[in-house]
Amino acid sequence: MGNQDSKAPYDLIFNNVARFIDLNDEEKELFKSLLRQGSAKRKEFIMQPGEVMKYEYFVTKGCLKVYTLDRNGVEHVSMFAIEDYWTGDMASFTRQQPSTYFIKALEDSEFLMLSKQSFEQLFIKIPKFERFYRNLYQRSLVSYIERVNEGISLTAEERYEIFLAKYPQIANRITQKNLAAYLGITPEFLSMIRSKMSKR
Amino acid sequence: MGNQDSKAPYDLIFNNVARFIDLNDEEKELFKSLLRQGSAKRKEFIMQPGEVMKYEYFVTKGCLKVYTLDRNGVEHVSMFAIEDYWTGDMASFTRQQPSTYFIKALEDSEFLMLSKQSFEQLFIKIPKFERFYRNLYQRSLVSYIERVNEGISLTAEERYEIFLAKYPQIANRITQKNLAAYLGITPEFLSMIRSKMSKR
DNA sequence: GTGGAAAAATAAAGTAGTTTAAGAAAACTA
DNA sequence: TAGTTTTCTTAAACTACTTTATTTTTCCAC
Repeated sequence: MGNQDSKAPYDLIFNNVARFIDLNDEEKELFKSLLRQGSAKRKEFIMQPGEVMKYEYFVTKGCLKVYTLDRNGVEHVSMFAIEDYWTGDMASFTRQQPSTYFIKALEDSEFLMLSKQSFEQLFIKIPKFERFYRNLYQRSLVSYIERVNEGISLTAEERYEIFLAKYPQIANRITQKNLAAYLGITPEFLSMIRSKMSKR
Repeated sequence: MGNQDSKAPYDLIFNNVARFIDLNDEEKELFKSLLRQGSAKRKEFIMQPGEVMKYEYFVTKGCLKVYTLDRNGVEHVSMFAIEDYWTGDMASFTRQQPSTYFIKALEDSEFLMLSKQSFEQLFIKIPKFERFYRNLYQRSLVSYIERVNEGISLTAEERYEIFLAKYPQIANRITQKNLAAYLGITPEFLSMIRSKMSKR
């Protein structure tokens, strides 16, 4: 890839933003100036419980896992974020209070980071970003509402099939252990589901 | 209550909006003009699957239940909306596609309604409403993310206790059957949980 | 490319939550 | 205030999912 890399991440985020609002060149530059670039090696933590979420993350390469550990040390995955995904711990970021989440890179990853201060600056300097985030959150909300519904109404097998259909590009690059932690079941049971399904 | 009723609902929604943005009198009047008033008797449907969600609802009195029926005819509750809550089927409303949800009044209820067209007008005429909804959705998102996490990491008993602590004013006015449908368990099992808890 | 670690598969025993059924209590309707 | 319907409780049998343990497979760091 070489030195083209420095431009590519911004193109990705500009396109992401362009789904909901149009930016002129000047606005793009301003937006760009508020972003920081970051990276993390595979298995590296971007965030651990107790820390305050300093940034919103936009993934440009790799894959991040947002998760908690319960009191028995069992992992529960809130979301996976691959290229073109926004992520973070919104509760901690918004209120600037200690997080309860881990964020860890599952692959060598790169991302753009927007600090709380830059986030607020962005709304002041380019108010139409309110519209962008309004739309972004509206969409996320729809998918979380669906996920809650699936959780209270479907079996683990049905939820697994839905995940495969909805996020094939994520399913392909994560381990079954991580997928089980997202579905809310044990890896052993996911393994049973898969073997049962393959016998059909 | 008498004829004061006609003013009260707007005060409620103005205060709700004032959590995130300030409106002057002119803006309030404009906002008011885009709202419709509605009501429903106990047990009345506001929405049924197959219909397209025409409005976003802001409840000013009573209690609404947003739910689905699965293929076995079992109810699953997405949310309860009491006074000062916004509700609707956002997926259907946004995309103007048929809904899969029922919305039913659990009590005689009153609400303000914002049509899709008015919703869009609102953003054109009073752009800071983007900010209001950005914040509203941001908050909802935080609570749905929490709920997903509770669903995949906690037992039914723990989820029940959290609901009681978080929404005592809702727990008090709904039946256990409805609460069970929200928690994703059977009414029988909720009854067992309660009797077990009361023996401690 | 090899050794060590992590992930995945399989299976048996255990538990959280469901199903079915029937009676008791509460809550509407007339 | 009685009659009807709905909700709640209890309990026994059942199932989806967990736990624990062992073996096999995959992966990746050196």
